[in-house]
Amino acid sequence: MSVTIKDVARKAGVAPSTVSRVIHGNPKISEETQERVRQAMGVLGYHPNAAARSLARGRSYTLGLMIPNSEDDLFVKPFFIMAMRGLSIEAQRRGYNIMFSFSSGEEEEVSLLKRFVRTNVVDGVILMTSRRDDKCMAFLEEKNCPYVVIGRPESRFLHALWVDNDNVRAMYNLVAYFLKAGRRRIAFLGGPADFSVTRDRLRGYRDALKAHGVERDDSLVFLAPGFQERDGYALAGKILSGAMADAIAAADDFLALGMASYMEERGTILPIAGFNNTMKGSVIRPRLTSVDIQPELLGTRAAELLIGHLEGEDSLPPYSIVETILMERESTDPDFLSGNS
Amino acid sequence: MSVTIKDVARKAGVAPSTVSRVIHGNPKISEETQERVRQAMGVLGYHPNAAARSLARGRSYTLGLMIPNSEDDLFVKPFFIMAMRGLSIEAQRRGYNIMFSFSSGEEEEVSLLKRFVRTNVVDGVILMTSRRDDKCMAFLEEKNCPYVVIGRPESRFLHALWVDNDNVRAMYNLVAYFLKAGRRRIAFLGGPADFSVTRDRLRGYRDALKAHGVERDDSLVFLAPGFQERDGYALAGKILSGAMADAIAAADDFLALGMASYMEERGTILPIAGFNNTMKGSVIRPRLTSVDIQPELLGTRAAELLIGHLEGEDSLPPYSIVETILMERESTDPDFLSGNS
DNA sequence: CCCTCCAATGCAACCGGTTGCATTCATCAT
DNA sequence: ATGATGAATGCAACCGGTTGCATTGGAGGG
Repeated sequence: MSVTIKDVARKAGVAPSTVSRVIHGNPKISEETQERVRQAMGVLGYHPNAAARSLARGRSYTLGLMIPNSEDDLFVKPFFIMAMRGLSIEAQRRGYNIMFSFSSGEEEEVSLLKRFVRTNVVDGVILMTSRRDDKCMAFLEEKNCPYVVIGRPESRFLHALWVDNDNVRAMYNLVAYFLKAGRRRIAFLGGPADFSVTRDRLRGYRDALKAHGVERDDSLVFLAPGFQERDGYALAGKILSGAMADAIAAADDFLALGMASYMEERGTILPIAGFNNTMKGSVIRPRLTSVDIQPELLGTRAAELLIGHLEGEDSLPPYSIVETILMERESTDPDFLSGNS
Repeated sequence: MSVTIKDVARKAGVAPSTVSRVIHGNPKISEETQERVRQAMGVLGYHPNAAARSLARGRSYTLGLMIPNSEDDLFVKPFFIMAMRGLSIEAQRRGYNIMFSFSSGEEEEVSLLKRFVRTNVVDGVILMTSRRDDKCMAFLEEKNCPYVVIGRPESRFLHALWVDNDNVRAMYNLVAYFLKAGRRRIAFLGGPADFSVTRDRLRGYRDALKAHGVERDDSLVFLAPGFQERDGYALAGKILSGAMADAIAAADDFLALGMASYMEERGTILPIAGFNNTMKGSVIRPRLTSVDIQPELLGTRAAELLIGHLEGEDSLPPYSIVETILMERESTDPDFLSGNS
């Protein structure tokens, strides 16, 4: 087997407990002894056994990451992997490991989660999406197990930590950007209304109009049944014919891209912008202006929040808002759109 | 704390060792006692503590997954997340957990790997990419720690398990498909020659020509300095002007897409196909014929292989070849290309 | 010189399982 | 009746750390 704390103790001529104290920086150990123990550790190549440590401390220093089933194109979007990257890097920085788990449905997800928590494999849990009536959150609340959600959880989950963008403000800023450019009839193109993302962005849209003294006109608001390109494409005709819009604020790049390809077919030119700063939006012509929601930073903040909580850093707020970044590109550039570029 | 094996033992009126034996299905325990113990476990809601179990068994039942730094567009491609999905699902099926770790460079990757292995956090390791002169593999060999690589490792790594596609055969099949359609001057468009993927696919290309009695003409072979769309675009002019090709077999969808967009600009129409069955290739017009390498299945097989090895299932081969699937689409459909569709 | 006090370190129990070996008891052949 | 046999179960050590409490020894005060 490998080198144990007893081997180090023997080599340094001390008790195992002394070695343990040196490792943890206990100040009661004399400089001289510390040095001897460190020497011994170095020579023997000692590395503490994780399982033994977990058992003795009653903590695993491991977080569990639940990745939802792959509905739709969730995996095509780099959101998940970028968030995982942020999570992983921050967790490593603070000495935590992350265990992940894919599932093929909510039921399986819950049962995997139960295994993680009940067998004490994890100290805390990260949920990648916030669903309505979430069984995972219900279980975690019941078990009183610390967890963090990406997205805003229902208010009945009292102990939920969460990170999210301020979607109201993000859309407010986008609309304000159009208004500043002299647009007044800005259409809103969102996804299904039962997503909180949709509702929040719609509110930001309305707030911005109101704040700038533009009268509300609900004939400019369009909600698609999904977030796919075809959904944007399907609504495009209606938007162009009826609404007399002079700009399009879409709640998702794919919606915007569907709309844009329709416009291109008809030779219509209108400034348009989306959300999520997708790869496709950034390579297509005209390159699509988009609001970057910073998925990696969402992951970083989620790890910060959860670990902070586990380490007993109270006084931490239970949530964290990640700012969005407006990536200005050709699709909202007047010069480009008028061919003067 | 939670329910321990002692609680169960007390409730069932037996010794902890008996409970342990019941859990492991030891046949020496009488039916009657088994039943009583199961009852007790059920009533108390017992779940064995993972750390204690790891410590006692000297195994963590955990695999470590090293994800390389995000050079280029590695993350935009869904390859990683799909492979992770396959890994995770198979590992769960066999009672293993997976710990993952992102790094921002090879040096950091190695140091994270060392932590995993030395502290006995993991029983085995999965490497997502096979690099030349890989420090991770060198360390794992030295430590004699079981590991599996996605891609083919250098032959000096004697204990490497690996999974990969048969890239020779995959390209062979693609070229044979073109030959069957009557094409004779098929251009090969590959990435840099120092990638084994490139070399293997080139060999498959040549093998296919030879097997079908078509004379080799190296003026039809083009190697790009990268795998980006712009690399394909940059080579397109050269390919079209000099080579008199009547079909394009590209070693990557993005290379093919770059080439395709150049052709579209010039009004040239040639059948073309790529590799990796990317999202973009499947939505663009004409939809791109592509070889699907089945990333999820690569993950599944990697987990199978590594776990099989850990469980001492000898007689398992040290590698596994994942078959590829040719996704035929419009870009190689003669009817579509000639406008008869 | 003796007692007190504190700094430095050791002892041993404990975390929650696993497992080799001993023990018990019923069965069976002699 | 008696020892052998074997099935069922318990005992206790062990995995490798952590930590409350006891112990040791030297310095300082009376």
